[in-house]
Formats: sequence, C-alpha cells, structure tokens
Amino acid sequence: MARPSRKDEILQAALACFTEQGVDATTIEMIRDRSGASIGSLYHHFGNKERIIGALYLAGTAQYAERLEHGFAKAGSAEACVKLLVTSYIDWVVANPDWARFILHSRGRVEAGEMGEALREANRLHFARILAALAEYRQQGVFRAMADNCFAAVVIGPSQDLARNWLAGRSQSELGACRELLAQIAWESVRANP
Amino acid sequence: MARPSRKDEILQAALACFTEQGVDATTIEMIRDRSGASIGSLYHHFGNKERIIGALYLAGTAQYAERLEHGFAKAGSAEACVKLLVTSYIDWVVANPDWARFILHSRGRVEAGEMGEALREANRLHFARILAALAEYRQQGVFRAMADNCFAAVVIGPSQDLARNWLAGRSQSELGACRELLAQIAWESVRANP
Amino acid sequence: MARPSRKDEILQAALACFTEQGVDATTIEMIRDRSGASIGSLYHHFGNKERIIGALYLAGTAQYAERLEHGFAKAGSAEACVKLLVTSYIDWVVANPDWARFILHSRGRVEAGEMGEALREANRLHFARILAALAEYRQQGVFRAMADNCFAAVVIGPSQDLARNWLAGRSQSELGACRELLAQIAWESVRANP
Amino acid sequence: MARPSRKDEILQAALACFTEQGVDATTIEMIRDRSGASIGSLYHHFGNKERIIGALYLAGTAQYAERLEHGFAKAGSAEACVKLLVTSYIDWVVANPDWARFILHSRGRVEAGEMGEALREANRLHFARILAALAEYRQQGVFRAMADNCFAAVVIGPSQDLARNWLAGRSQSELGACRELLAQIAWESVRANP
DNA sequence: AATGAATGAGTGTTCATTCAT
DNA sequence: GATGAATGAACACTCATTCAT
Repeated sequence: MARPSRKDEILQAALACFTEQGVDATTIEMIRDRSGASIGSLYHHFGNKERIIGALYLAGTAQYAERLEHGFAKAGSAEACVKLLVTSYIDWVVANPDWARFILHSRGRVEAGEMGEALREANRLHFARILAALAEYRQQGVFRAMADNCFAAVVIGPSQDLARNWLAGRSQSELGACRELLAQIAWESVRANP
Repeated sequence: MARPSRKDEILQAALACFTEQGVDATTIEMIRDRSGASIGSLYHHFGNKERIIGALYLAGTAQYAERLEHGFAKAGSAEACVKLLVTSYIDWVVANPDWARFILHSRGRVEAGEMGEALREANRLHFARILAALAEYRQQGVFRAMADNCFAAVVIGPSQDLARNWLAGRSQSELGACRELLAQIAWESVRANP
Repeated sequence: MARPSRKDEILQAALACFTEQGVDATTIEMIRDRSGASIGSLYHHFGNKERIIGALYLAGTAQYAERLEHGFAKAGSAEACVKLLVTSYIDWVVANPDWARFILHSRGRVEAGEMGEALREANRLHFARILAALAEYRQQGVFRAMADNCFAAVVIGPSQDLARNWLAGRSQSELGACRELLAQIAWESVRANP
Repeated sequence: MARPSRKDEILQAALACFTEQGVDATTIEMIRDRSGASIGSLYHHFGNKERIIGALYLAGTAQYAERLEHGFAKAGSAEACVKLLVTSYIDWVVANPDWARFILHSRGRVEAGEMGEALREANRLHFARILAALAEYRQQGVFRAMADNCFAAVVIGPSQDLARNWLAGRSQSELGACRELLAQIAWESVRANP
C-alpha cells in the first residue's frame, strides 16, 4: 500500500479541521498544524483555501458516485435500483461521516466558487448516469409520473434529512437502523400504483 | 399598522444581507448600511453578531411554528395532519424564501452558539406539539410503525430537499407545483398498509 | 450624619472600580452600574471620565494633607515632625488602601490632564506647608544638608516603597508593623550627625 | 556589531512610544509606524500587545539585574554591597531613563497578565541573589534587625522615589547628583548601631 | 518541492460622549 | 437634575496570501 501523498495528508487534515471547527472557522494555520505541511507547501499544492475545499468536495462526491456505480452494475430491477440509491447513500454516510457532513454543508459554497462549474458538471454527469440506469424502467411505466427533481427528492430526501440530524448529533439512534425501512418507503413512493 | 421598530429594521437588514452575501461574508457594516442604524445602535440592541443571527433564527422558526399551529387547529384526521406538515412547510418556504434559506443553513451555527440551548428548547417544544397532535391517531394504529425521527424525515425530508434545491436556484420549476404530490406521498409513506 | 451626595456616591463607586479593574480598564458603564446613577447623571456631575479621576485624586490628597496638618499642629520638635511625616503617611495608607493605591498610580495621568495645574498647585501648597513647619529647625542646623527633593525622598521613600508593595499584595506582613522603625530611620537619616 | 533583529526593533519602537504616549495610549499602529514592521510582523513575533509589554519589561529588569550582578562580584564588604544597590540602581536609571520609567509604571500590569508568573519568578530569583550576597554579613550582625521587605524599602525606597520624580520631570536637579548621599544614607540606615 | 517571515486589508467590538425627552 | 438610546471614531487582532531563500 502506497504511503498517502502530501496532497492527501493535507486534504485529510483539512477535513478533520472542518469537522471540528467548521469550514469558515478553520484557518490555513490549523490545517498546517494538523497536516505537518508548511504554509508554503499548502499553497504550492493547492493555491488557495477555496481550492482545498473544492478538491475535498469533489473527491468526496466522486467516492460516493463510484460506490453507487458499483452497485448499479449488479442491480437488475427498478426496485433494486431505487433501494440501492437509498442504501448506498446511507452506507456511505455511515462509513464516511466527516466527509458526508462536509459535503452536506459546503455545496453552496463550492458552487459559488471557482470550482462551481466543475462541480455542476460532475453533478450533471452523476444525475445523468442514474437517469440512464432508470430510463428503461421509466419507459415501461414502472414509476409514478413526476418531475425528475421530485423523484430525486422523494427517494433521497428522507435519508438526507435523517443523515443531517444524525451527523449533527441530534439522533441518539443509529442511522443504519433505518436503512431497510427508508429504502422500502422510497420504492413505494415512486413506483406506479398497482 | 405600527412602524417597524429599530430592532426589527436591523433584523430585516441582516436577513437581506445574509441572503445576498451569506452569513459569514456579511459584515456588521453591511447591516449598518442597510438598516440605517449606527454601529453603536446595533450593539446596543444585540450585543454582538452572533445574537443577531440567533434572534433572526428564532423569529423565523417561531413564525413557521405559528403557521403550523393555526393549521393543526382545523385538521380533523391523521391524513390532514400529515399533509398539513408538508403543505404548510412548502407554503412557508415559498412565502419566506430568504428566511427559509437562512434557517436551513444556519441551524448548526446557532446550535453551537450561546443561543443554542434556547433553540433546542424551542425545537423540543415544536416537536412535542406535533407529536401530541398525532398521538391519538398513532394509538389507533393509523401509522406504520417507525421511530419518531424516521417519521419526521419521511414526512418532511422530500420537501426539505426540494426546498433546498429550489432556494439555491437549482430548480427551474416552481416549488409550489409539487405541493400536493409531496403531501400525498408523505401520507402514503407513513400510513399503515391497508 | 448627612447622606452621601450623588457626587460622592459616584466617586466612591469609581474608586471601587479603579481598585478592582484599574483606571484604564474601568468603563463609564461600570461606574454607572456600581453607583446606581445613570450615564446622564454621571456626565451631568462630572463632564467626563478624566474629571472623575481628577476629582477623586484631589479629594484623596486633600484628605491626607488634612490629616498631616492636624498632626503638625501638635508636633513640638524636628524629630516629631519628621516622624509624623512617616507615621501619618503609613496610617493614612492603612486606613485608606484603595485611595492610596489609586493616588500612587494615577499621579502622572492627572498631571498630564486638564486638572494637572490644579494638582501641581495643591502639591506646591502641601510641600510649602511642610517646609514652613520645618524651616525653623533647618535654620538651627538640626538637619543634615541636602536638597529638598532628597530630603523628601529620604523621609518618605521607604514608606512609599513598602506601601506600594503592600497595596499590591506583595507583602505578607502588615504595613503598620514597620511604622515606628521607618519613622526612626527617617529621623536618623535626615538629622545632622551628632 | 550585529544589526538589531526585527524583534529588537519592535521592542525599541514600543519603548519609545510608551515613553511618549504612555502604555495604554500607545496603539499597535504607533508601534508599527515607529518600528517599520508591518502589523502582521508585529503579531507574528509577539502575538499580542500584552506580550510586547511583557517582553520589554523582562528585558529591562534582566538588564538591570545583570548590571547589579557584575558589581556584586567585586564588592568586598557589607557597606560596599549596600551602596552598590543604590548606585547601580541610580546609574541604570540615568543610563536608561525610558526603560526605567516604563518598568516603574508597568509592574502591576505585567504581574496581572499572562507573563505575571514569569515576572514573579524573575523577581524571586533576583531578590534571592541579593539576599545570598548579604547573608554572610547578616550572620555577622553587621545589619540592624529588620524584615527583608523593610530592608529593601529602606535601601532602595529613597532612590526610587527620587527617580520617579526625576523621570516625571518634576526635579530640576540631576538625579546623579544625589548618588553618593543616598548610598551613604542607605548604609547608615541599615547598619547595626555602633 | 519546501519553508516560514512578512504583509495589510478587513473584522468585530468597545466605550466615551451627546442630546432629546 | 435625571435618563438611556444613539453615535461613530478608534482599537486590537485575524488570516489568506506572497515571496525570497
């Protein structure tokens, strides 16, 4: 296994700081102290704070997208696909709580910054892949008629809401405990009525 | 109609700045310029920036809670109650987009600050009122069995997700257009299977 | 006994604040809170902070001068006069530690301010009275030859040094315990050698 | 001869400002203007104003202590030691009036701040060295019986009082002129009566 | 690639003072 | 005489960023 590169060390340190202090309250010096890199090195690798945030964001979403991709390859029905959207989201949040918290809170910021277009492009792609995977089923009339953004909200909204609360420490119970239930509800919510 | 007090003017100005610049990027001077109050007056009334944020947050949630309360008084069935949770949330967001955006993004910050306990107390109360309104129906077995936090997430999660996207300008379509559909889905998601 | 006037209440409150916080760290609002007077009242009576400090200073030195005056009236020898300078100083410090501390630390400030001339005038007068009381003895050759400022320093310097340390809490022992010894040393230091 | 370091330049500039304006009235910008360093550099080296004050204080007292140390090495009698305490103090004040004024007025402030313990430790050490140098003579009964703090006050009090007045511009005559007389009086004041 | 001293515009906040009531 | 809301200049301090080594 390769040693983590300096860049990755910095990214990991930044994420830890963001988790503990919040993104705005984290200073470059905090990241320096935690990563062991010098200020000069930080700027050599990333150029500015915004780009550290952006790189972290993109790496996080890519990681999640990859996980989803793997699942889709094996899903053989509309139901499996929809449930996969829920379960893989929850599983990823549980496995990467810091990353999930950061992404959940920094989207607007990254979108507004210089890496905004890159982010939107990645999102478009991600969304398109999901739609493509579901396109066949939609044509078969498996799903209830609704706008794309509604569909996405209905499927992932409950999980995201629960994840937000859990990541903020407002839930005493485990997030994973609701995994199956939320997947089932998502499926029931979007399938065409029998 | 009474003229808005100096305190309210400051709060309104702060909200407008938060909407345009974001909370962190808003400086006290921006609020001063927009409100017409002097810096001294700002501090005379609120003491520090944190407390402006907190006051605005609490005022916003109170406003929404009041709206919900009014509706509950007239709701005569479990279905009406659940749908009301969705529709009154969406209606409030559409009617107060700036306030909604601010509240959606500042919860963690306020919770972490000196007014955190006041906020948690208000939330506890709000949540308790909703549960009380539904308690009777729950005992009758009207609802599918699930934890309280799951119930809340299933009912409001999709609306909140959609609202976030709409408030961030990521939706071209109107938020209100999904009103009935989301209410219906919420109800179907939590009712006991027939 | 007359009730203390509002002015005196303010002065007392100011002195207490100065003792606890230091003169610079004391704000008008602290004095307001402690005195019970309103900000407007404070400014009505004194005009500004500087004049509160000045009034307090002058009142304190006057009080000490009066005490000295009383003693001199009864002192019938050079030795008695010199020892009186020491003992009445120490007695006053022990009786009015807050006032003494304030005066010991604020002289330069008052001298530099608008009441500086009044202070210098009071000091000149005070000094002149002491010299007058000793003039006769000096002519008789009772004292060792030295400049006036040296004389004053030799007589009062040790007491003042000890008082400073005691007032700052750096001495565990009582200031009064050294009273007689310091008076004796002062006398031996200034008398002409036998 | 080495060029003064940036830190020393800042310290020198601060001392000059303190002399002209007083410590409280000196702003960071004044020190910046006088030292030529940037605000960032000031804070890079010292962290905050308090620490500039503390560093200056400690450097000044160290300088004086060193001077005293050198003298003690050559003093061969109780009389020489006592007189040295007086003369080296006066000589140092005359040679470093700004530093002396600053130290005379800032002790309480530094003691109350974060460097207070360092200062007290330095003082303890300084005091202990002096006592050690005199210990042998004390055992021989050379000195009049009195408490340590009295002894210190009697020896240095007159010089300090005179120095204060001279440094404040209240003395027209030279401080150095009293050097021998004060040393002599100090010795007479503490020696055991013949 | 790495370092860290230096930079300075910008921030939240303080507080003596004013003045209309 | 008394009140206290309003004022705004001034301050200590922060922190992303640069650049010579």
